[in-house]
Amino acid sequence: MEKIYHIGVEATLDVIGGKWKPIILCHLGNGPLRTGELRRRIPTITQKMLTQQLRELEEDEIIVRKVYNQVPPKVEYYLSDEGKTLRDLLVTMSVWGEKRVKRLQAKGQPVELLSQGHEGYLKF
Amino acid sequence: MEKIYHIGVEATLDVIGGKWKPIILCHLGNGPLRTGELRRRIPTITQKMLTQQLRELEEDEIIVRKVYNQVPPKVEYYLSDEGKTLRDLLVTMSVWGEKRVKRLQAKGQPVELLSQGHEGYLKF
DNA sequence: CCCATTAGGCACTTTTAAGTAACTATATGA
DNA sequence: TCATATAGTTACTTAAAAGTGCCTAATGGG
Repeated sequence: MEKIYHIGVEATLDVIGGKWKPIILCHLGNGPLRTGELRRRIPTITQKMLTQQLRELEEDEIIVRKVYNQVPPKVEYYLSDEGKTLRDLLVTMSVWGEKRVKRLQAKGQPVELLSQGHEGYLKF
Repeated sequence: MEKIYHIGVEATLDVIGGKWKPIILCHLGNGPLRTGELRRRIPTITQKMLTQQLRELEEDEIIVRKVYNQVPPKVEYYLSDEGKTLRDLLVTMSVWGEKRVKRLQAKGQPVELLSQGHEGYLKF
């Protein structure tokens, strides 16, 4: 079936939307990672969701899945060329979100951004 | 309950995510609109979803709801100061999405972007 | 008296996204 | 022979998002 978007944002959200994709993409922003390493860095994601989201990102040609022919298996994921162009966008989006969180916190609202304070948690 | 985000993007997506919010925000990008006018410009949205999304955007302080004390009722919606800062971000996101759509179309994949070709449809 | 107009509420159903738990394959080394 | 490590699948359940249909309030005009 043909995909139909009203505006460009929808095409973007179609690719990076959902609970886990931004997180996965951020982790892949610093170079290739093996499946297990990704899982360790995103402790609350389940096996199924990780694989599912990785498959969708691969299908959308945002990441590349490289299989080493070994036992036990070794699989690496890394950003494709198009995926790399997403990095700047994700950074821009993050900056806006961080400002918003600070604004809300300044107003005393109960919001927390784990990537702040918790050193070495995530780049963006 | 406290809201917890891993990274800034999540806070952003929390505000602009979903099927209708980007579209609504784009329409409001050119000045205040009445409820009915919004509905006319987004023909496929339902009463309920329109009201619901507008309420959430208002709750998030992205838009302002101005009620005129008249009968029949008149209500206008427009971007708040924080909402206006979203415009640039949405434009950036749209640019990325448009490039992606063109790339997919060039590869012969069945994707359509209504804001292209259909003149006067939406700014971004 | 009754209808049109405008913005929206409410109960319910359907659809989509996410989560849970148990399972597979296979070379290696003890 | 058997546990280990690694990446992944499958059937099922639960939760969240979106859609449907019908209802309300209030006033001016015919």
